[in-house]
Amino acid sequence: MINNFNTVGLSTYQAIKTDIIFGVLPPLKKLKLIELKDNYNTSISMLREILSRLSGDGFVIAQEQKGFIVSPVSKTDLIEIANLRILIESYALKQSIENSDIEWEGTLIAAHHNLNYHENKMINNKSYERENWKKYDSEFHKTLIINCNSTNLMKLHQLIFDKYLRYQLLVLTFRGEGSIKEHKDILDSALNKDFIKAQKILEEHIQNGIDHAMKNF
Amino acid sequence: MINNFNTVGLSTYQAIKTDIIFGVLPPLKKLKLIELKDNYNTSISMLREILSRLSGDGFVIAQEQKGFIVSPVSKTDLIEIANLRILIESYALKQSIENSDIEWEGTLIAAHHNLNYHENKMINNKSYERENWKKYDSEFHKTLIINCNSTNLMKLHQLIFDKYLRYQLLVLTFRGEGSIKEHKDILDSALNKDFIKAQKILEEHIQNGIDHAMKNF
DNA sequence: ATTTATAATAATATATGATATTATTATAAA
DNA sequence: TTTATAATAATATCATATATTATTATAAAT
Repeated sequence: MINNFNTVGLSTYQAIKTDIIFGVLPPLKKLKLIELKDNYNTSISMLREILSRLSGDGFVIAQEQKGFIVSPVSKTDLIEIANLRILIESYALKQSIENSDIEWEGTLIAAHHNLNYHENKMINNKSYERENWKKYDSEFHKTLIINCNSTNLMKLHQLIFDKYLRYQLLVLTFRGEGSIKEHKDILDSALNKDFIKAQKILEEHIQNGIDHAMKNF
Repeated sequence: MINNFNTVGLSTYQAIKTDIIFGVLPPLKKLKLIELKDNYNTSISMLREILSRLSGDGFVIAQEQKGFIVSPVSKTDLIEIANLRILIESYALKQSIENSDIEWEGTLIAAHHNLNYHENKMINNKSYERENWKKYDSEFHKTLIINCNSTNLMKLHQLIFDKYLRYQLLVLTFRGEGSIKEHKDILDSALNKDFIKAQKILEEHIQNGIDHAMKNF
């Protein structure tokens, strides 16, 4: 994959954030500046900028005089995050559907088509790379709400979604048929402009995700 | 006021953030590293850390190769922020009231008592420092929801609330009696564990705030 | 041997200087 | 007045330096 980020800062920020989300840098891992400097080929000052920013986002904790660690995980935190995801995504979904137009419908159908393809691959081939699935799942959920037309709402959602994603990847075993059907039902409800139903299924979808994750925690 | 922040980084972060919120550093203001270095008595590397973090929070924008500026304001943005505040604060308020206990009630009554004192001062003395009023308004709204017992929810609320606050301070002329009554009504509904009513008044309270701000924008 | 005190080491927080690159401004030519 | 060019300033990044604080290793004492 080609990297879109022109500045060293941005690309390394993305790299570290992704490594946290994917568990390459596991929860509570001490982030020693010197080690990171070697691993990510950058300077200490650059790293401090990046880690400061990540601590603002909540992926890293800055401990007074003791440096940075990767944020811990806990069941309580997972539940909080999931509930926030429900709150925010469900709200955005309603707005998005209310602003429904042909173009958005097209994009949504396309996003679902891609996701569906990868979900089926996951079912048939357990070792299929989860990175792909993750990417298309994120993309579908993002497309669902993008029509809400609120930059602030999208940013907030992205923040929470990424946190949720880390939990999914930490304990991930693909849920399979259930998840596939839910995605399809959300798509259909959205196309029918039935936001009540879409919201209801989305909520169940996320709730099922937590229950599933909870078992493997 | 004594400063609670031991590290240079934290205290300067707070100082700059406050200056943005209070309009000392106005929207779109170019944040030249060298100027800031002198004004805040710190180093460029420190400042970059701080500005990076603030850009994560959305108070500052990092423009590729052109440095940092204070985030702009707009009516659209204000409306988005206000709607998010309603969504988040109203949700948190419900949880908080549901977890109601004697101790929280006490804290809440105290917070309202302080706020009320300063609101009355504002009414009688137009030149009364808005910093005080702001502080107790923030504190009351925070206390209302703190019993929700979700760290993530509180953090999200803080983020949105601070952004909302900047708008209030930019265009502020105190709303007066209306706001005072709304605060009292929210307090009473909360003490009666009537979260439906509390949510309704809170929503109106914020909506009135926007309408008021909108006129002076 | 297990705790406690002390010294040695490593890491952090912060500041400063240096370089290459890119923006901005001032100046001159058309 | 526009356009081209040169001069200046600012940024992004890295490297170094220092004081302070943590951590670990070592020695002394119970």
